[in-house]
Amino acid sequence: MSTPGRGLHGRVLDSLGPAITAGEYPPGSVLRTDELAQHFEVSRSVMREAVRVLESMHLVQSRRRVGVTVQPKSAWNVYDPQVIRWRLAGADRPHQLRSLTVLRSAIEPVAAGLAARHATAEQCAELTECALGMVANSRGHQLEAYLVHDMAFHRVILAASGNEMFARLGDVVAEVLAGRTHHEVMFEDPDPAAVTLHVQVAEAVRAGDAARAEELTRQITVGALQELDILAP
Amino acid sequence: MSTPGRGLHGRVLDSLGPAITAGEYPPGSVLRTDELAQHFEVSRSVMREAVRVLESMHLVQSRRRVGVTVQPKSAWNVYDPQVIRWRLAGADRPHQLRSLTVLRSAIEPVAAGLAARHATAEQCAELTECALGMVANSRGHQLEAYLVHDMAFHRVILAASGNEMFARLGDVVAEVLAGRTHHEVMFEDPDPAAVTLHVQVAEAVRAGDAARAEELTRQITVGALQELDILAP
DNA sequence: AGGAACAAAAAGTCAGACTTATTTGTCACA
DNA sequence: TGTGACAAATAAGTCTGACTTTTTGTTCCT
Repeated sequence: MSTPGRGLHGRVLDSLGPAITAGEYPPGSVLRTDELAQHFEVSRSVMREAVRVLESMHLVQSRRRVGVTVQPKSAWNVYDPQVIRWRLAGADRPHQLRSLTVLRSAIEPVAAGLAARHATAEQCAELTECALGMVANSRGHQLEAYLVHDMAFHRVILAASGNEMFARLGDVVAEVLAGRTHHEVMFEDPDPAAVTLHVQVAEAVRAGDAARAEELTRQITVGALQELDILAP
Repeated sequence: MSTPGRGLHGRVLDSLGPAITAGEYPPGSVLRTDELAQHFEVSRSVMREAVRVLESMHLVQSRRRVGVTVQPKSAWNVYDPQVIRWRLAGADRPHQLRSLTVLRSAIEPVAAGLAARHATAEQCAELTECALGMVANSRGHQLEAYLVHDMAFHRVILAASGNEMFARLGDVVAEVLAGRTHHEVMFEDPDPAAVTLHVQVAEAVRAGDAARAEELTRQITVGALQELDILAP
């Protein structure tokens, strides 16, 4: 999915990025470009490029006479897909997964409502196809095939919303879903009720029933929240 | 708010970033590092660092033997605050403003509901203070003072939600609100109904009434959507 | 026409010298 | 004793030039 090792500076990032997001260098830590360059066995030019990228993500700040300072988490660009991937791969994974699931619960219902208004015939067909694929693979431990259709379903919904910012969350949602299947407790077949909801959403979008599509999607995301024990007391 | 000219590469970015997001270089255009360096009168090293940053935002892609290719809008990191600022400053402003307002309409109600559960006493006090400040400046063309309290209000809500991804949207929402006052049609005093809603939200959050806080905030965001003529037919 | 060898182009990498801003420490003076 | 100015140290920032590597396009041979 990503682009591993697109140059030397990319490899440095693949190593340094996860280390910072994992809290290996606590906020306020000061690094020096020269030392980093030696440590990673690259030239200063390459190291500087890597630092610039980290700086654009607000993971670090580079100041003259001081060095490269690790920024507190509150400054990070937490929407940067790269940062999200680094956090999902590290110790911060559970926390990141919860944040993203709450984000989903806010975005997806609204996106589904918009999709009901704006989806093209082609997108509706794609959606129905995905839902059918989920049904077909919902029993008999075919989790991987189910996941593929589940990811595609949510990606189509977000794209069909017509809002570029929603559409851009397709990758993120896909990674959350994949994470749930691969890393979290997901040994059994998916909840039949959830599968039904997806089919109904596809139908509501096709029918142009925005309110219904939104409400049904809200039920799906509530289910996702409950899986992580995030709910109103 | 931002950091203008934090080095030579920063100035190059301030010039090249807006140009790309404004569509001045159409997707697929190929730039060459050396030519860019000459054009901006900087060394190749500086130019390379700037390109690396643009690449991390997925505005361009750098490939050997080909050059620096401008990416299609669908690839951009549209959540990067820097990219948002560049787009808001350029020709894409109206479109960007609509996208962000839709995003707000999805996020803020959920954030308010969470704030009702998680807000600290201090945050409740801050919220009430902001609401009162809005009331106090809601009449007599005190738009600037009103704006300050409005921005603070929404920032506190997002922060009090306890979700880091919501909290990170504080800056974005503030820029949308500021844009509405400064650039859009906003000559009259704010809508009294909207002011009342803010006061009621502050009260609902203090009372811990999540459902009410969510519903009231939804009404606020619906108002924002209507201002831009984004509504269900 | 198909494929292999070759040449050109542009990014990528490195090393070294030099510049500049910022901090810190020192010393004299009030 | 405190304070202000000045000097030194430091680490990032910048520039240049030489070299490497990958990719692409062309040409030539079968």
